[in-house]
This record gives sequence, C-alpha cells and structure tokens, in this order.
Amino acid sequence: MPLKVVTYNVNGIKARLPRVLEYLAEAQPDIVCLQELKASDETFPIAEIEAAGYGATWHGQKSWNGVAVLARGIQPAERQRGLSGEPEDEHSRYLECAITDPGGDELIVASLYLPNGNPRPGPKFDYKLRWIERLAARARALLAEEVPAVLAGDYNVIANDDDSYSTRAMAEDALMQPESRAGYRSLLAQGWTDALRTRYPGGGVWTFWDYQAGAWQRDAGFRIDHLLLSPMAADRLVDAGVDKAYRGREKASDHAPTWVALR
DNA sequence: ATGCCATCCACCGGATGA
Repeated sequence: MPLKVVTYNVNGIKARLPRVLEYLAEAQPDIVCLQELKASDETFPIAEIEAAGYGATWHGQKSWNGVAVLARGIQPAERQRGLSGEPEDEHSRYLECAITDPGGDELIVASLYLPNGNPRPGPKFDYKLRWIERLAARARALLAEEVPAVLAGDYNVIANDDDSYSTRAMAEDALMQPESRAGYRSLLAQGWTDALRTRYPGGGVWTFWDYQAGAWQRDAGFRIDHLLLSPMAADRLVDAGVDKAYRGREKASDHAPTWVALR
C-alpha cells in the first residue's frame, strides 16, 4: 500500500474537529499536515486525535495560524518549529517532523502556512515575500540532506494562470502577484517537485473555494495547497489528487484535503 | 468600491482571511 500524505487547511480545528475525525476515519491517511488551527497549544484536541489512532505534533497560536503534523500509529518527531531569519516573527506557520515507520524508513514532513499577503502593497505583502525567502533557505538545507522530504501546506500562491478559475478576478490579489509566483518558482528551481502539477500538468484542479458569492456552487476555486517533494520523495510518487467532496460537506473548511501517494 | 461568508475572541462588533 502506498503512503497517503495529506495537506488540509482546516480553518479552525475546534470548529472543524468533526470533519477532521471523519476524514481520518474514512480516508485513512498515513500522514496529515494541518494548517490554520486557530487554537493555542493548550486547546489543541490531542485526546480526540489520539483516540482516532494518530500521533501528533503541533505548533499552535491563539486565534490565528497554527500548524500540525499527524501520523497514523506513529508519533511524529519534531525537527524544527518556525523558520529562522526573523526572530521577532511570532506566527506559528512552520513545523517540520521526522516520521519513522516500524521498518525504520524515515520521511521528513513539514506542515507550512505561508502568509496570505493581502492587502497589497503593504507590510503584509512584504512579510509574505520575506517568509518565502526564509522558507527557501530551509528548503535548500533540506535538499542538501538528500532525504525523502515533503513540504506540504497552504502556500497562498496561485502558481500558474490555469491554477485559478479566473485570472481576471485574482489579478490584483497577493496570491497571484509576479513576486509571489517567483518565490514559489524558486523552490521548484531548487529541485522540488510540485506533485499535483506533475499529475495534472494542464491545471484546472482546485483546492480552495471561497465561502462567499457561491464560489463552491460555481466551482470558482483555485489551487494554493501544494505538496513539494524532494527528489528522493518524487521518485516514489505514484499519484496525487484532491479529496474534493469534503469541501461540499456540512460545516466544511474552505479548503479541501490535498494528497500524494508515495511508494 | 463594496459586500458577499466564516472563523476567532470577546462580548454582539472587529480583525482576519484568500
């Protein structure tokens, strides 16, 4: 059985817990990276997640941000919390773990929540661009380790025109700016593989649909949740996709779980 | 140009999101 590695921006773990537990039970993913917990370390629902059969490591924050790594039957071992380069940055947006299976095989998995960057121009957009550079520095160090690694998360970057239902609607948005795209491309240029892009080179695959203006009903979405694979992980890629149906459920997140299957 | 909706916290409106 291939390994299913998922990234899922839950938009509030407390509000979304029934959906998350349902997803774990139904999809039986091996590894899940969560973003936008919107919960402090103390209020993360670890008891419920453990009861579902998952070990977890999390980096919470009250009200905003927050990321976690879950693994079925395994306790993810924390490697790094946050990105270096900006000590005053208090946002919980990066958590890197090592997941070792009973056979001794190790996979490095990071859950990341890249800043949105709106409104633009302004300090939030500047922060986004600095954060991408800090991520790129960490990504380069990971590649140098020559290990199987997955950088999974909400990148808040629409990388290509065909990754959005409407380039016109998003033209002024921070998610689609040339600087945002250049930052994302710099990761690919290092040697990371955009797994969904490999599987669906023609685009037209969405991972996010806004709550507003009937975006889900109109299928007006875009692709911003990405799984980047190191060369050793990319060699093991067998499939990738979006569990789109979860976006249509009661009290759904505005993102759908997005996944890769690795040999 | 704005609201459209949903989350959080903290008190029923404001900040944030994408």
